[in-house]
Amino acid sequence: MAGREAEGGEPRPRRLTRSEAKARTRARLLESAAQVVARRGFAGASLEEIAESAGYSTGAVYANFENKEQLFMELVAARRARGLARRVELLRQAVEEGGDADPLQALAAFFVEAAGREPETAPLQAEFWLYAVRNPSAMQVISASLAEQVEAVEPIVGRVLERAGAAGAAATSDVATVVLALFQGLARRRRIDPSSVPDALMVHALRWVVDGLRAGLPGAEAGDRGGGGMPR
Amino acid sequence: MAGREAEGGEPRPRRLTRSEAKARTRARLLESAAQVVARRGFAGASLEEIAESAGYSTGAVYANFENKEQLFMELVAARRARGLARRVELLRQAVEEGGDADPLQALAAFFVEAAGREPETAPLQAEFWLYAVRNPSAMQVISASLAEQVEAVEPIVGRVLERAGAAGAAATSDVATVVLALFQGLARRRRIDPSSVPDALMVHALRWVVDGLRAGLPGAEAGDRGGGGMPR
DNA sequence: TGTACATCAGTGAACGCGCGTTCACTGATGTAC
DNA sequence: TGTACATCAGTGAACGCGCGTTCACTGATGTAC
Repeated sequence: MAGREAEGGEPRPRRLTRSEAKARTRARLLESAAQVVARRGFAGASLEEIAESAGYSTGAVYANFENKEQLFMELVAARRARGLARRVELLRQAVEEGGDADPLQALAAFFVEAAGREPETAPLQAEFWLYAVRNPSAMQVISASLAEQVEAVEPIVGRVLERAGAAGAAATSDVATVVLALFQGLARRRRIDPSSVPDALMVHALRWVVDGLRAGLPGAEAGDRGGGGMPR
Repeated sequence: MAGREAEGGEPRPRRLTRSEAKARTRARLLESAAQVVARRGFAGASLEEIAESAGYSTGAVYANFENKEQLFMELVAARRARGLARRVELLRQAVEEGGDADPLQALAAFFVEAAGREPETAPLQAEFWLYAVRNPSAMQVISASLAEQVEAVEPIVGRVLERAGAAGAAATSDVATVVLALFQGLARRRRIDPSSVPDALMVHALRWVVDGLRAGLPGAEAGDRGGGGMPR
């Protein structure tokens, strides 16, 4: 596996310092661990498979982590905010740049596409959840990770509510929590039986929530459903 | 573990036939497997622990199942409709017998209470989901199980929609799918961080959906939110 | 710049434990007469 | 009802494999002079 980065686009793959090389190894092991754990689960993932698929021998794991359990804890922590900012920015663009298009549809489409693009994320999340349920000491990390997700999505949800004329109907953090729970619940079902959760249903579910929020506003009236969306 | 049923209320624990005894053993092993798998996961659950906590030796597993994997498949199948009818009847009563009380609140309260009463159900469901994602051959069984859940809840959801004046706004099966996904998503979050999903939020989420459905009805007007619910 | 030594990331073989699976055996249940 | 034999659910020890962990070793990187 030598010369791995010779193929890269980098013009001059400057020799790495020891600590840089070690950090790179750590990162590779963690990335590999994410793949293997998604495929086999925490208990089913062997350190040999993780190390080998990252291009190392098992011993490398112990040069970088105390043991299997700590590797997993690091994995959770590493995945915690990994790319969250970038993905949220993509989401913001999808929702915002649609112009007159229905932001709810953009939101739903984004989640569906993200789930398709990173099929290992959902199993990983499920593994993390189970790990937290079984290891209360890990609960705090997982909990923080979920809270971060909600926080990150919150402003976008707030913006969508504004555009739909439902701003102020409820705390955006509550709405974000509900929308995420809804999408994750539907995505799980969809993964097992895609036909039971068509794209349209995900959009409908969102629209029901948003419409319901608007209906709860003090001066709520029928009509004017905002956002220039398509007919139901 | 002899004389296990001597303590029971049964006046005369008539001697069992061989096949009855075997069926009882199977059932006990499956029940024990459910507990152990919920606690340790599929890969982490050892046949010895399963057998022992059911009061048998490991060999008993092989007298009743082909191997570990088939035990798990049977477990999924056994849990499939286990008590579903009974629980749905309880749910129907909770929603229906509240009289003038808010049916949405009854619905939410029921789910919360059920989750508290059977804390191993959620981890089991997560294990089943992961198992299906990793073993496409098992997907059909899990898929059927989920579909049954939706079907079972559907009439109750339909009734709730009627009482809330939102009947006919969408297919009840779609609404049931969404409501279940919503509850499961929120329940998962709650399990990790209870404070992030207070009881009230579960009720609110439901109300938003129902209000939104009503708002989508042809002659939708503001006001008259039906069901005599409490103020928001 | 060059040399000698120290450090240490990663190797890969070895160890031992736990677990799934097998199997000869037991004793209770079932059957034939 | 009673007796002799067959069946078979469950036992529990044994086997062997896979996996987590350890450790002596290697060779590249870093440091002192």
